[in-house]
Amino acid sequence: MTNRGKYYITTAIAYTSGKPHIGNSYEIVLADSIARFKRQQGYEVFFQTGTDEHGQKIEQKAAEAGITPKQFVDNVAGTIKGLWDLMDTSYDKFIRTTDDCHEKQVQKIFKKLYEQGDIYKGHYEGLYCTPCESFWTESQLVDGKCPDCGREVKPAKEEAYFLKLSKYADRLIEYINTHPEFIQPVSRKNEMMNNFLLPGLQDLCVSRTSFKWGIPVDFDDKHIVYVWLDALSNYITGIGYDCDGNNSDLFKKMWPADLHLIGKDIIRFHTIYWPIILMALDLPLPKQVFGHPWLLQGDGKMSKSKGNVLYADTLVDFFGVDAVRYFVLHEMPFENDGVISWELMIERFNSDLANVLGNLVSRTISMSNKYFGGVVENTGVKEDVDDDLISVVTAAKGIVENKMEKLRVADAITEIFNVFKRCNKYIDETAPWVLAKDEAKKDRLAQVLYNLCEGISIGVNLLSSFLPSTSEKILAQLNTAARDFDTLDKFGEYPSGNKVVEKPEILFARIDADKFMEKVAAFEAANAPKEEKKEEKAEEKPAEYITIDDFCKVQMKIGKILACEKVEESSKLLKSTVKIGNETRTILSGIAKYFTPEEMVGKKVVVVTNLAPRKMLKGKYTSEGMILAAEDENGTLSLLTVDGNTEDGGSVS
RNA sequence: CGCGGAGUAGAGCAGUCUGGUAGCUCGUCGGGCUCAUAACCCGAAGGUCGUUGGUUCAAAUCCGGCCUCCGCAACCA
Repeated sequence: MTNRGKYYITTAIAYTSGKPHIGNSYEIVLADSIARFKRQQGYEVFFQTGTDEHGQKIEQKAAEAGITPKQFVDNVAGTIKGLWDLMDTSYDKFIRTTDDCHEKQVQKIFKKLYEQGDIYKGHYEGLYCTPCESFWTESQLVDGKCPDCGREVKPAKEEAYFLKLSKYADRLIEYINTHPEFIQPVSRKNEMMNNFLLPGLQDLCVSRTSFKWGIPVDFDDKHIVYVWLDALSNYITGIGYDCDGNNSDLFKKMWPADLHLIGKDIIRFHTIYWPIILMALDLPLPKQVFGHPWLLQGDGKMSKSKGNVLYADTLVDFFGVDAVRYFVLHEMPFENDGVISWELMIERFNSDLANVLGNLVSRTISMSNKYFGGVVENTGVKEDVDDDLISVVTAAKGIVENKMEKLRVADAITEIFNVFKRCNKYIDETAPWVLAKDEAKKDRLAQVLYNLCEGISIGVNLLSSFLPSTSEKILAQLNTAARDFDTLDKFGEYPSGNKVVEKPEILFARIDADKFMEKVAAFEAANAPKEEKKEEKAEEKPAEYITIDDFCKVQMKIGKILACEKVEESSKLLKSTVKIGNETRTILSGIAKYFTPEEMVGKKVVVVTNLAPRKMLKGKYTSEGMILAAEDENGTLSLLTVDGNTEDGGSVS
């Protein structure tokens, strides 16, 4: 195998605030396919992934769960690593930002940049809420007050450290202009240039004092290192960067990274802040940053409470690992967002995996057994029809390499499947069952089957980066081993006289869509409430009983809805005029998605009447109460109403 | 005018940077075949490329206005 040098690829590190859904999981599968493919081509690959574990959000979530932040992130990091392993990803290193050596290096980096003047101490200005210890911007305020507690905020300054971006901006612009391959896809490059670089960069705030869960600044322990300097550094600390100059051999070999694979939402950090940090550290810049689009859930109604958020492990239970990998990679869009849904998965599963690939293997192996007792022989009886098959099969390697070079993973897979489709066509062209009826054509029949086994072998070898275990299984059925990549454009390497397995194993059993969706529905019904209960339990403080007095504080009355209309400025709010005895009130409710204004009018509902009036939508409306409604696990909402003839104004207790 | 993305066949997408006969997969319909997982192969129908102006010999593609949809944000008392 040709040695082509090193290849260092990374994914973004996953934030440990919760379990990643399928949209998050596909980045690692994508990276894995690229890593495996590069290895197969003969690169010495280092593939790093991991978790980003600091920050205020994690501190809060841990507090809610009543555990330490470290315990919290240990749990989630375990879940994430488990998912990555489940997806059969071949990462070489799983870094956590709470790893000792990472934390130490980040502290050193911070100090070094401070000492050389790239980080300076300044002030962060904003509106401060003292009880909440939080800064807010003008636009975050609700009604001019703290959005958390509703109290007054005052303008305040807080000490903070800043990274000088302007100093390196020109160099970065120059670099981006002279390295057109640096930001991929190209459309993102223009976005960065026009929106951030050319208008001029503001210095980046790189420390916080408002929370504690982070890496302390070692020479000023009031401060902790804020997320980007911490998280981005993983790409160098993970392979043994040492700020004092004692870099590991791995670092010397692997840096600069060949590819940072990230979501399109964090391109700015990877193409502006990260390169500038590297320049300040006097390190070379990564060769390429690819901001992939997102995989969205097809049915826009996805929500946690409905239990229809798709997770990788759920999908694996239903389809198997390789099918999920196939789907995610095949739908992997290059520029625009892609869609995932049960229906689309079933479609791909049946038409590509079961029909085209699985069935091809199955029919080829059965025929070999039926006509030759499983022995496949290269008899050399060629015919013209073979030429096109051979040329399609042998050209595939080059085409796939070309697509992969451009990170067109979905297209590469399509090319591989074209090989299998060509094989299916070849069976029709040669009609082995006709040849089998003529004893004189036995050698030709053998050759046809040989050509098929060879075509499948080559296709499956190319497929191994994307569907590793399927590839392995098919090779086992053909009783042959994975082949040197460099030979995949040569036809005829499959060993003549080889004996394939007697009975082909069904690799992908066709799915009956209707029955399958029934199972899915059952699964969702069974899971939605369970998960919800768990969450609620976790959030409930132990033994939080209220007294009857507490209960009596809540005043509820029956109200009759006289009029109701949509609130123009909001997609969720309905504005109702409610008659409660001899007063009428205006109440806004976030139920526009569930009820039309017409449905509301005339209903007798339960209203909380002593809730403090609340200004909404920047003070334009005031809501004077709350209409009670019940929601079940399907997300269906119904209003609480009365059973008898109680007149409006009647009180509820 | 809060930010961003998108409108191409029934569905999911490519093509847009760099203008030149509108393409792929699935589905549908018709035919062929029987080795195979009711699978495979061939053929057909189906699109004024959201709308409207402009540039051009020529626009899905470049430029302007408008409409619609989707994320995020706001907001759900």
